[in-house]
Amino acid sequence: MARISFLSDANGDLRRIGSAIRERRKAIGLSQEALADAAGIDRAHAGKIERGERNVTILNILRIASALGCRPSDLLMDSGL
Amino acid sequence: MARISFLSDANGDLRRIGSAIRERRKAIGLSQEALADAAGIDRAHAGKIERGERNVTILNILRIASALGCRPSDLLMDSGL
DNA sequence: GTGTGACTTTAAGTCCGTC
DNA sequence: GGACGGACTTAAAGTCACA
Repeated sequence: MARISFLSDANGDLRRIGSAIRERRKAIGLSQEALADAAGIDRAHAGKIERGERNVTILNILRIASALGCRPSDLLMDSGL
Repeated sequence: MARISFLSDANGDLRRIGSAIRERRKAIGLSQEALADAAGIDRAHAGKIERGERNVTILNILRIASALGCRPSDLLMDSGL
């Protein structure tokens, strides 16, 4: 049976975005806490975002991208979105 | 005095994203209501997102992009983000 | 066909802590 | 350094009526 790739998979999308954030964070050698501080968000919240447990708002995506030194669209493209 | 473009401008960012959505919606000849229906969100809510009055979540960005037939990252790049 | 205000429900986001 | 939890506050989602 063919893979049904166009159906939405909200949890998977959130996990993919979280993974993209995590990979870029590690690539530049930041801890979750350092990233959270740089982005101005809570440490526990940053962890939940990376694990795909939060439907993060666009403003926090912008803040996180800024803290990572990349464009918000880069994070989505890393995630295949 | 030089333009200080790197300072965050949350309201402006939300307006830019809303404008990007509106432009793509009009380009394919959809009404707000038709877009909202296709994205599975409320018409009034869609209007507020287009006007930059909502800090929209990433999942709704994904739904809107899908309804517009573009990638979520396209919307951000249209917005210069 | 859209803007807007008032509203309820849901979840984002914070802050404390422990493992 | 990060996962995870509880209790809490804030804000977005979502709905509706009306201009």
